[in-house]
Amino acid sequence: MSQPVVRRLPAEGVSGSAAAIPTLIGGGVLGKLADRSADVGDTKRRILDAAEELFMEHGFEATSLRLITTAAGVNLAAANYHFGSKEELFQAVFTRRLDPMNHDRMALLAAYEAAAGGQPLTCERIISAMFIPALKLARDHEQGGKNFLRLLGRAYADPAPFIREFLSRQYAEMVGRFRAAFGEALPHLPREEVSWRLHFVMGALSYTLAGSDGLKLISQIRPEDADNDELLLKRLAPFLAAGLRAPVGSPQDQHQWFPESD
Amino acid sequence: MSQPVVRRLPAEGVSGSAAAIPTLIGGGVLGKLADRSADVGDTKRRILDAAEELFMEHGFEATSLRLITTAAGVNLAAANYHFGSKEELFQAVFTRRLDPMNHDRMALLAAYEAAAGGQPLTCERIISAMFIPALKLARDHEQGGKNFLRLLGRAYADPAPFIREFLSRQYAEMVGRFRAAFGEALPHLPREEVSWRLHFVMGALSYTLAGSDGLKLISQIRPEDADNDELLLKRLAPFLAAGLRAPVGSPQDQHQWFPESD
DNA sequence: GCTTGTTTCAAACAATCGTTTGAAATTCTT
DNA sequence: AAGAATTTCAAACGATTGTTTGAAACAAGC
Repeated sequence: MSQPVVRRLPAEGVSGSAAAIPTLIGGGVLGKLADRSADVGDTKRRILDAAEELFMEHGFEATSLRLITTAAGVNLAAANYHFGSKEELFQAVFTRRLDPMNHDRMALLAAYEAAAGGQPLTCERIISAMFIPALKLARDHEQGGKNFLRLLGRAYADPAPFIREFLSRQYAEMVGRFRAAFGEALPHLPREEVSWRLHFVMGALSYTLAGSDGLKLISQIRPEDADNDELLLKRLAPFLAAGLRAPVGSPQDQHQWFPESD
Repeated sequence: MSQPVVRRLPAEGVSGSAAAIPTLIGGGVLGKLADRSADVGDTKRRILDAAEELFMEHGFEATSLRLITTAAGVNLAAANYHFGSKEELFQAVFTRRLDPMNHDRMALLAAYEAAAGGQPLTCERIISAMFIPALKLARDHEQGGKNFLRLLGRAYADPAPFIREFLSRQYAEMVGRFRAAFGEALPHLPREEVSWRLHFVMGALSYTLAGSDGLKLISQIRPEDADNDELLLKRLAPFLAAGLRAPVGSPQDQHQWFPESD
């Protein structure tokens, strides 16, 4: 009931036809990306690129459409024209990269499982199926892959309901497959414990990717390493693998950790 | 230069002097909570309580001062009168609980170290020094302790610069102490690796405390356990301890995890 | 009593927000 | 080339934002 159907929308969907004949270039002076050709006209991609960077930098609420469209060098109304609303633009920023990444993850996991031929995978292998597609983005210096990883980590903790629901929808299938894989890799662990530890893995991954340089500094992480996502993932993976294989804490061990009641 | 010093401010400064002498609690009749009496008048506390819950629920940018003051049942101008600005109110919400919690953490760590008499502590003990004060807040059902833990976790990932700088300042001392403790507990680990793993620990802790119920659901965590922070910390602690003690990944082991370049 | 200082209140401030509009510009189809 | 469809543009819409103001209400000191 909230959607006034009378809104004008662009004719055709997506991109794809971006290779449509580089016409004139004009004096298109744009900030970062290489303007090899056919850069003018694909307003949608320029909006997505600017939105990705600015949403990462300021968050959803604090990033105005005027800031995005100005940085993209397009008219303000173009955002609403091509994406409908600010929320839909935000989701479009995510689906552009998150859909392929999660697809890669599941494909990689399936390939590992096929190669293992029925045998359960090791934790290291499952984790690498999660991390390698993320690494592909982190290594993607040309595009805004690194920006997107930070944006993704921050979106996890964003309180906006539409963001949480959107991410839950996007992740449901992938998380389900990996939970099953971890369950087979750790048969001695109760299913409940596996669910929790998978949750911890997702948390550490998203937090460390989203973490600000300031927070890394107080841990005395070298500044030249702070934005090296590749180095980060290679250090995080063994840490998480060891945590996944940790012996399950029996109730009588709890007092070793925490005093009972007060 | 941006601060017009002419702004009206309340007569007495809030805390500050109260923390100087912890012994004297004064005639503070407001022991725990409840509006037994003297509920009218303490506008500041009502604003802080409402702000804590609403900032947790909607985030900093999306929470308006009108929403806060309305929920608190006070006048809109009272927020600016007592706290100066929205940012200062946000920081006041944090210092109210974060300062005591981090103080408790360092005191507990010092007590453990004194009891050990020169011997390095175990990872479990250091972690419990981090977690027990957080548990104290999580168990604090009466007050908004649980709300605050979620708010804290989300603030970690907030892009607003003033939030990041503020948290860095608040955490610097505590993180430094714990990094030193972990360094002694794990003498075989390079200092750099210790820094990273401490960063991972902080990340997993903040993320899991801030995580939405929706994200926990896709990990198939039982809904009745989703908001049980106590259960969460007890499951997280062994996971992190095992990760901290993980063997350091030698460079030649890296190919086990990730394919070299491509 | 009056005075002084502190807190509350309703109202307004200027600025910015997401979104819409109708017409001009452009592209595509025929 | 003419017409239809699509995209861009400047301008405005109503709503909401954080903050300020000046006066009223309250408290305490002498």
